[in-house]
Amino acid sequence: MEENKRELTEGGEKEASLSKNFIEREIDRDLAEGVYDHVQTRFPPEPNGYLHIGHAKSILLNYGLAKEYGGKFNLRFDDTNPTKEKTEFVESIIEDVKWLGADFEDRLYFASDYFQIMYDCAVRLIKKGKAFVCDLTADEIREYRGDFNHPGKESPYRNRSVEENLKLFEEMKNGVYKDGEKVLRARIDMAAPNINMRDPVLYRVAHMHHHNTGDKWCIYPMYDFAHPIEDAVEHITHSICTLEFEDHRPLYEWVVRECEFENPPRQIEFAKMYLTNVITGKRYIKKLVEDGIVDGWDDPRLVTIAALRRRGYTPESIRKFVELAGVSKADNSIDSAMLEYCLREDLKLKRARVMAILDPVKLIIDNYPEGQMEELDAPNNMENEELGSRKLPFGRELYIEREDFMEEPPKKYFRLFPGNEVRLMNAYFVTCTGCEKDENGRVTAVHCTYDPETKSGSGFNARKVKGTIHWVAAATALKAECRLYENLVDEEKGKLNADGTLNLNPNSLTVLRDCYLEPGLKEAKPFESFQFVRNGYFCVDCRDSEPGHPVFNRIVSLKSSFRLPK
RNA sequence: AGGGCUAUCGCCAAACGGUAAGGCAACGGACUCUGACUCCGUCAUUUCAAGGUUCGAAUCCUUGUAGCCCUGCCA
Repeated sequence: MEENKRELTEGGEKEASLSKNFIEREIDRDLAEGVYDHVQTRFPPEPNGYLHIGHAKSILLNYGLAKEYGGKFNLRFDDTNPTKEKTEFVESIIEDVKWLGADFEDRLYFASDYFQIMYDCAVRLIKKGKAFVCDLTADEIREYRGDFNHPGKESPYRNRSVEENLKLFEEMKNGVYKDGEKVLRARIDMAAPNINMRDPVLYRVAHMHHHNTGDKWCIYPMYDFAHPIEDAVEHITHSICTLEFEDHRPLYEWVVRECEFENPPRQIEFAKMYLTNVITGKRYIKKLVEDGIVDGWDDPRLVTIAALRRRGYTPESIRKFVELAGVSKADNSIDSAMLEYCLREDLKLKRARVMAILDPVKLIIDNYPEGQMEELDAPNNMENEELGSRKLPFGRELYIEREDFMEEPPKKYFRLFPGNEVRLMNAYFVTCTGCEKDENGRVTAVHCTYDPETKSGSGFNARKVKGTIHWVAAATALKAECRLYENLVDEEKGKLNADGTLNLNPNSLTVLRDCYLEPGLKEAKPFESFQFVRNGYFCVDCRDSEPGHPVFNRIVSLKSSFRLPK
């Protein structure tokens, strides 16, 4: 029982004992049986798009296993199809993997660097009579393949001599044939119940410039042939991939066996992670970007790694999330609330808690001397003294949240209403005396009086108040823009419309341009984040902020059990 | 002539024949200079279903049911 548990230490503060997942158990067994004497993993993306939260799971799973077993983790671009790949994506992927903290050290590889080895493997297969050049067209190959209910037919080219195959394959390599004219196929079994084994294509002709190898090659290996070789060459032990490749495993094993690799890698499949209320499909995101509904692949409402980073998510919170989500072979859709929980949990003790008014209304303290200002001390984080304290300007006129005053409050409303006393956080008790309204009945200012005896830190405890509200001194407030987000889609309402388009939440973005923040926030730098007391965690937008004029993204709100009764 | 995989609380997920962990969410309550945090409590007599084996079954067997993946010269 004990050896079936592992100790997880999180910054030394928390110790949890978690059960091992099924992959760890497989690895334990392999190690115990001497199948392998080390662990080597890899993350093998095709550079054809941006990484998202789902990829983070794969990255952190592979990296985490290597680390746990004292092994190594590689980043390898699976760039075997030049029609879909771009260097732009290799750069963004490297950045994202590094940001997540999956350290591949100097082990950054490209499948395309192994093209010669793959070619040599193909030649070897031909010599063993295990591969042949086929002249069938793509359509014919499909017809010959049969279907779920019928075995396939053998290609008429299946029994070409080794010599002829060798010659033809070399000609393919030398550019003698046009795209689609010939392919190299494995010679396995056209009657196999697993369609992947029905003489799968190993190489295709594609006269195309490759981002890494340029025009050196005009034939490119298929995934099923290339991937096992890439893994074997890098001495990967456990080749971890997602469930849809389960049917490919026999072919993976066929390739490493027929190519006669020693200590061949093993493929293990796990279920992809899905999240509720988010969009991960490339087609959908692309459309949102093109239609200008989001402002790029890093729009904070998206869950690409770039978007999460811009929004203010930390690598630690994502690591925690992936760890909490677990690994299994069952289809899953994790509640987004768990991701939010991980962010709050990570930032709770690490960030300063400051005051910011998102929807301001003026609060005038009638008995506070006109023109007078004072400085108050405020701790940056009541639960973490190491974060120190700051000085807060305080004066006669402040801004408070509009929702913190009600002329006619419902029951259990603890905030300002005529006659009620509340605490101004880090300052004094104030008692509401009334309000001013415009011709439409909209409150334009709230009036109150303060009690000088009740200053924070004075030790005053002669009476208590039920409510504490936050504020910012009007005279010195920093005006700033804050952006609040909601999910782009809501699964309860249906993610898709009848016509297959996304059923978008019209309120996914709220831009507040008249927010008043503590003046100290003026110099906040891109990616810096804070807790805005009672409002949530906010992060300086890295795109739209300017020096001295930060724009804040709300990463996540704080939880709240407060509901205004109807 | 079909093959592969998966079903344990609203959402994840442990348990590997010895009598259903844990987390998120939710709901009570205490505390509170954040209606936050923290704390305390509640939350699967039952593991897709029905049979069987066993002293004992979520775990083994049988038969069903449901969901996912597979017929690219994509990965």
